[in-house]
Amino acid sequence: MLDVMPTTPLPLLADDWATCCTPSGDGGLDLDSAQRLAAVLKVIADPTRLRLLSLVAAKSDGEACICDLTEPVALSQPTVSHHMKVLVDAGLLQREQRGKWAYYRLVPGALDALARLVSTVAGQAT
Amino acid sequence: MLDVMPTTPLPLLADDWATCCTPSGDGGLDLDSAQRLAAVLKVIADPTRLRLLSLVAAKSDGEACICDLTEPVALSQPTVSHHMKVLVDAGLLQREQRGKWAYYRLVPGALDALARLVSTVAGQAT
DNA sequence: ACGACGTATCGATGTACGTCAATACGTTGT
DNA sequence: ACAACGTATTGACGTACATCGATACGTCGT
Repeated sequence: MLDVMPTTPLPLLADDWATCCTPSGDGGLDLDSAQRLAAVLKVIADPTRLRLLSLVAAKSDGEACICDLTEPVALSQPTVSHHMKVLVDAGLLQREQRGKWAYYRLVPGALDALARLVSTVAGQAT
Repeated sequence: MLDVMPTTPLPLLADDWATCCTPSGDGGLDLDSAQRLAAVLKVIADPTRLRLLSLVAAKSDGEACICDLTEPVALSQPTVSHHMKVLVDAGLLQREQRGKWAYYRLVPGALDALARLVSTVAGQAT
């Protein structure tokens, strides 16, 4: 995509996201903001990961382990594990190891914060 | 990504988006909804397209032609034209030809609708 | 009609990434 | 200690796509 990949590991909801979507001189998003927002959006721009997110959210206690997810999405365990790691790295899921199971749950407010950023892209600039 | 690409040309804000994000039996998004939402998200999951959107929005009269955009994003004219077509096909931009210029403006409410869908992914299911 | 100019399309190229099989890691039992 | 089991990592493969140069298309002057 670009010659330089952002070294920032895209931690959504981190402090520096507050100053994320500031327009540059011409009124558009500056390159850094655009790259970071695009990186997080790319994480959820995948059918499998969207389904994994909603599956975790739909669980009665709000958490799920890998074994709960492989069958609904009909993918191999390594693939599901990979996707979950991507979601965790993006700050959308949190992982908790209990015994030999790894439980995943939504990071509260993360998806809403992302949605808010999306609608801000077209927001009024100075 | 998947063996079958959705044949739907992803027209955001079309009527059938109303029934988009209905959970399937297990509570997660059904495959079709996930694919369609992911396809639209993939459109904005790109730094260049995010900047193009915000550049159009930041214009004083809310519209811009290709020639206004190539210099701010520092990309070739064919590339910018390609991105604008993708955004139009996704239902995020509308194109109007006036003379030899093509003017692009935001489709009102499109980005907000998309943002709403994002926050709905983790919404409570039955 | 013709040249100039803005825009769109085409073909090619390099990179990103979703997926799997195979395997390694860590924890819980016996 | 060892076997079983859930999970994570690695390596490989195929596809999707962002970008460019070259070129075609439309519109406005003269």
